[in-house]
Amino acid sequence: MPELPEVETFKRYLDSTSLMKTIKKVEVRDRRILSCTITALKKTLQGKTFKNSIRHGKNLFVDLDSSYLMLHFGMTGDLEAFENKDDEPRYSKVLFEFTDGTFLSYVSMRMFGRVGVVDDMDEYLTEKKLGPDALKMNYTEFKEALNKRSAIAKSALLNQEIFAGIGNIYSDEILFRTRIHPKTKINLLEEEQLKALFKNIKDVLEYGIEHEGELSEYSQDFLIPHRDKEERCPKCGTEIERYEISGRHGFFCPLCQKIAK
DNA sequence: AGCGATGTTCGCCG
DNA sequence: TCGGCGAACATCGC
Repeated sequence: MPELPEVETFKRYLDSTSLMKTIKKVEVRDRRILSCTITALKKTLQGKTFKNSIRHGKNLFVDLDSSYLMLHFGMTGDLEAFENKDDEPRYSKVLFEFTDGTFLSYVSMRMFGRVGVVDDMDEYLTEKKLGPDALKMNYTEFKEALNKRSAIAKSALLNQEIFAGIGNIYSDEILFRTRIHPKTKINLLEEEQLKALFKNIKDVLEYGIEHEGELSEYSQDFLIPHRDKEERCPKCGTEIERYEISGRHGFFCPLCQKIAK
């Protein structure tokens, strides 16, 4: 379930369960999940300590002092800490064993996530062309990121090169809150709308983090609990519509969210 | 039994 | 160059 709020939740989970622990052994259950060689992963991690973790967008970096373990969770990634090796979860792809006898699994049902090592975090972000983190950016950076962009709002929010961390579900929520139609061209938004958009990006992502990405527990005032056919807009009661943009489907309220022209 | 899915990437085309 | 489209990737649950 990984958009920015979920990845931030994973970060906090990793921090509370595994920080300052030293890696005794790494076991790879399916090497297709790796973005580096199995040898490089083991060689880099063995004997290193999880000093700190840094989240940028949907990427989680674990500081090993001279390099980083990079975790991307794809569509189904998760982390699970446990104390007995017998408890290794289903779909565990990479198992980290610490010297204190505890474990951490990178879990993913599918093969869309990635685990690897990177020497230089900034270099990695540049290489992947990732924009500023959606939660950490300030208004100036937000405006700068959108500068000269003409994409429709939905695509812009999903584009990790503009800013990093927003995915399909939260982008719909942000647009709903800001009352922007997903197909509104981003460069047609007025200053007031941009300010509201910026604020709602923060508010929605922060709300998500506070609720640890538990979508089922979100307030009924949100669009998120109404992402379904025959659901009604929590603000005006109009039937929610389904739409599709480049193969991604989403939901919006046709009355609340009008196209700016 | 087929379809859809919280992500990323790439080639094609306007 | 930018941006939209659609497919590919992988695999399970509904």
